Amino acid sequence: MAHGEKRSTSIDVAKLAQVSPKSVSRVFNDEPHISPALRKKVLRAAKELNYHPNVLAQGLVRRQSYLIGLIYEKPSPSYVVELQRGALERLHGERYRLIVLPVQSVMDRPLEVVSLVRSAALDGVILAPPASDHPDILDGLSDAHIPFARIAPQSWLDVGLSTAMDDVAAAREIAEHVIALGHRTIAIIMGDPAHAASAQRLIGYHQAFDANGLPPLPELVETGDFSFESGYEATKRLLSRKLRPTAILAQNDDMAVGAMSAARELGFDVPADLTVVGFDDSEIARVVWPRLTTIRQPVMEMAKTAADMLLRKLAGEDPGGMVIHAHQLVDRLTAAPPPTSS
Amino acid sequence: MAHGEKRSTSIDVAKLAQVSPKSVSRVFNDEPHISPALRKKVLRAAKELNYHPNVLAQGLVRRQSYLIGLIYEKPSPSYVVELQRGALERLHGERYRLIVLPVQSVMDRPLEVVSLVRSAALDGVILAPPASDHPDILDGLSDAHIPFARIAPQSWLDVGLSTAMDDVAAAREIAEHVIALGHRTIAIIMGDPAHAASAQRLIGYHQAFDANGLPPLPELVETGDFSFESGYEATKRLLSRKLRPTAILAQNDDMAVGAMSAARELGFDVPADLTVVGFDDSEIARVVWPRLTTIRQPVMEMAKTAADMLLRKLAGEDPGGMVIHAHQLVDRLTAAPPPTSS
DNA sequence: ACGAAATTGTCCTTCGTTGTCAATTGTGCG
DNA sequence: CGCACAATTGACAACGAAGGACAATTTCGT
Repeated sequence: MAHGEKRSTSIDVAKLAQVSPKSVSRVFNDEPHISPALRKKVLRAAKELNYHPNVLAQGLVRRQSYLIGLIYEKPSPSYVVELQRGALERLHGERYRLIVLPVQSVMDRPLEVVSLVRSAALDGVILAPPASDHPDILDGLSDAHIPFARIAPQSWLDVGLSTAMDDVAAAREIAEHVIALGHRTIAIIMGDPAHAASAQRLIGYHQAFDANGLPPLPELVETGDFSFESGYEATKRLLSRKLRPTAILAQNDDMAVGAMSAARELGFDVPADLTVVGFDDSEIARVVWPRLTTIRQPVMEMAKTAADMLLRKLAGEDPGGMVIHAHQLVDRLTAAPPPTSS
Repeated sequence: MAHGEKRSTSIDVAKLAQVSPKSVSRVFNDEPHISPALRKKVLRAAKELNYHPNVLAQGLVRRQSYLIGLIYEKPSPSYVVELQRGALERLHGERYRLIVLPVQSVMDRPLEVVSLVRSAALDGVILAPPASDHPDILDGLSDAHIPFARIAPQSWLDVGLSTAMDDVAAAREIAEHVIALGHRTIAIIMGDPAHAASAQRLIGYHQAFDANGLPPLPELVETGDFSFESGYEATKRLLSRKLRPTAILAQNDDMAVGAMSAARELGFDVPADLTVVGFDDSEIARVVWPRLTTIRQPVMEMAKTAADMLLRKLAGEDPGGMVIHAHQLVDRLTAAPPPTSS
């Protein structure tokens, strides 16, 4: 293994092994009808030269890049991590590699996203919200014949592959849980309006309110953007209202944790004085103290399934259209009965 | 914009624009001596056909893939996020794309990493710890003439490009801070021993102990692996010792937060009963309550600089060998004087 | 209008690998 | 022993774009 070796090609290997280049190709692609002798010769030569097939050349002739893109727009860090974990887990051991493509603003320039994907020659794309719900992007990718798997889409459910969960039901469940504890004055911190899931979850909350004869309280609905800071700010505002909530439903965990920080800073104990629940069950929910009561959204599984469907599709199989993953209420330590006030 | 358009080539564009293929190439590569008229014709035809140069073909002839790899091994989620953010920030607007390559175990099979990089045809690699300190990997990449930038390396500092911080000084500083508050019985939670930084930080802590006439307390040193859980477990053990520490120095934030959870669960208030400080100042440090006192390790900046050096190197410039980034003590809410005991 | 410079076109290679099809070798069996 | 047929290998042209070397054609300054 000399220092400074040059990159070697299949032709070099062929020459050294005294066989045709085509044979090298055949060996490396595990084609049938290869004599063990040939295989051994080629492999030995390849090892000697430290040969690796050139993916670019392979890609050119096969019209494949073996690259999968993951598109997301400034989501909460914990969410991206889960997404990547899921996708990578499925991709592990495969030839495909994951390219991360955070995009500035999906809503403003959707076609840029399509252009990005095309110019990167991706074989397939995993779309996280809100890109997974943008019609122009879906159309653009369809037109370009680029397979895509959508994470948690809310509309156009028949387009492309998708993995989803029932946001409405999940939101209803956690709201029911809070109501069952005795809360009546319940505030809501919405996520980024650009994400269709935000509206869905609100619907779920309201269903629970309805079912229990609680009127919606528009003045206790604040809008955030799924970030810690937005949850923090929203909570500061909420807790200074004359009508003070005894519970806060945050549409994701980061905002819920922001709510906890704000509450603490204002001298409220969680959960004794204020119940806070989140949504997602991302890493952060298990890590804060007290541990956050939330809805487990199987982001990792969804990403994994998305990658799986994409791979199957790329392999020519029919992965079906949509897989629904189950959510689950995770009751930890931040939900308690309201303080027995005045 | 018809549905189901086929992929178009430079030849198609040339035909439509009534120019030579060579002109198309010239326009797309911004070569000099091109009349605005030609440029416009070509661009219009390209747009009409929705043409994107085939990166694979370009890469093949130019011997470049425009792909940069980011290699890391199961680090704390917050760390990866910062890494990616930094690298992506620098890469934004460039032709280069980021491929994420989490690897199982760098220590066990370093050559696999090299092989991985070679077979993916990466133009350059960013190595996070502990891969950034593994001689076999450095050698392998050097042999293959693949440029690499190392994040926070501790040894072989003259090899390749690197961005670093002074771990020893930083650790010393935060230990000094804790000691200055009056603590004398100070526990340490080490990070993953596979990371060279762990040993460095320990040295820093001990320097501070020395300088203040405190003996090292080997029985109060626990070893974790940079994960929340390991910090949690280590703290459970530490707080049940007969010699109970009044402060815990954790070698990263995740473990520090784990320590806070454990302490809380055992009925200790942070910081009233127990001081906990971390290292890194990752997202989580700002998000927990009380906000964590820690050392700001400029991970994002380091990653950004690493990407920058790599790009400069790939552009043929000489980016120098190493850039040191400044750290900073971030005193928030988890460090306080020890309880006035007995 | 004349030489120089700017612009565009032609043509042929190269990049490294695979697909196609033809050529060769080997095998079972009547 | 020889044939039909399968297994094995080789030859050669793609794949899509870029680069070099020139030739052909403007365009411009004076």
